[in-house]
Amino acid sequence: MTIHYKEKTFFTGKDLALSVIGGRWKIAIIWCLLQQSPLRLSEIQRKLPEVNQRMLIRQLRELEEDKIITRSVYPVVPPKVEYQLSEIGLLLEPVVTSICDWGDNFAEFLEEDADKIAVN
Amino acid sequence: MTIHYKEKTFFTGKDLALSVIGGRWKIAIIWCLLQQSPLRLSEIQRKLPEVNQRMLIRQLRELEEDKIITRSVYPVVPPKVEYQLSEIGLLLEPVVTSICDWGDNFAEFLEEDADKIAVN
DNA sequence: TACAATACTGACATATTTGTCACTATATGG
DNA sequence: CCATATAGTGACAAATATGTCAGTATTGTA
Repeated sequence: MTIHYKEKTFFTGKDLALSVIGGRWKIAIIWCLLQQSPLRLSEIQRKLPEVNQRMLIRQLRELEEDKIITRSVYPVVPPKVEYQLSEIGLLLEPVVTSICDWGDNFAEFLEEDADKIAVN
Repeated sequence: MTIHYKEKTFFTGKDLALSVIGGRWKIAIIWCLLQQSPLRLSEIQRKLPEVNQRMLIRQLRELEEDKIITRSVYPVVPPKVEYQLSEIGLLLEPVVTSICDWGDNFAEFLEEDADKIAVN
């Protein structure tokens, strides 16, 4: 398999996937949109207060370019823009879920580790 | 949930997970070790020729610090060091698998997209 | 006229990650 | 004595990612 995408060459689906979902906040954004959809920019901001707006918009733009999400603009005032996962974006659910699950597991593991040290 | 780890605070397992497996080559390394284990440094290098040695070692060190992999040194000459996934590391299998699967899917999607344009 | 709400963009600074180059150690075989 | 193989390390450069600040547009309402 060889895919040329955005001036780069990928030899595996894995590498291609990572190039697309690897951004600092992308999994978080996708996670939000899996829970509720569509969402307006201001709503995503409220759900992810750690991300500054500029960064959030950049990540959204990249996801849109990569066709992971769609962006719908409503010509009203004040402006209204809605984001939602595309068909291929929705298929990221197992990725997000498995990451969340493993992370919870790892958190437990760290706590047990800390307990062991505390007991000694 | 609040976890303090490596001078940082995490509020979700997802964020914790991403901080640990987010490195440029970490998923690739874990993928290698899921396929075959244990592996020596030189073997991983052969499987991942795009990664330079310095970088590979750094990512291995971090994975070791995070207890995702174990490192066994054999006091022989020339030196022999073996890496393998820990128990918690092995649990990353669903993460790696789902990323690979989605990536393959996305690659197909991109090809179909390209075809559509070619047909028009 | 000024302000509010929403969804941005541009220029730039800073931080973090990644890559490169040169270097070390060791015992064996030639 | 020299080269070889393996598994590194240190110092630094470069690239990339992320964050900050200020500014734009729209139009209904006070």
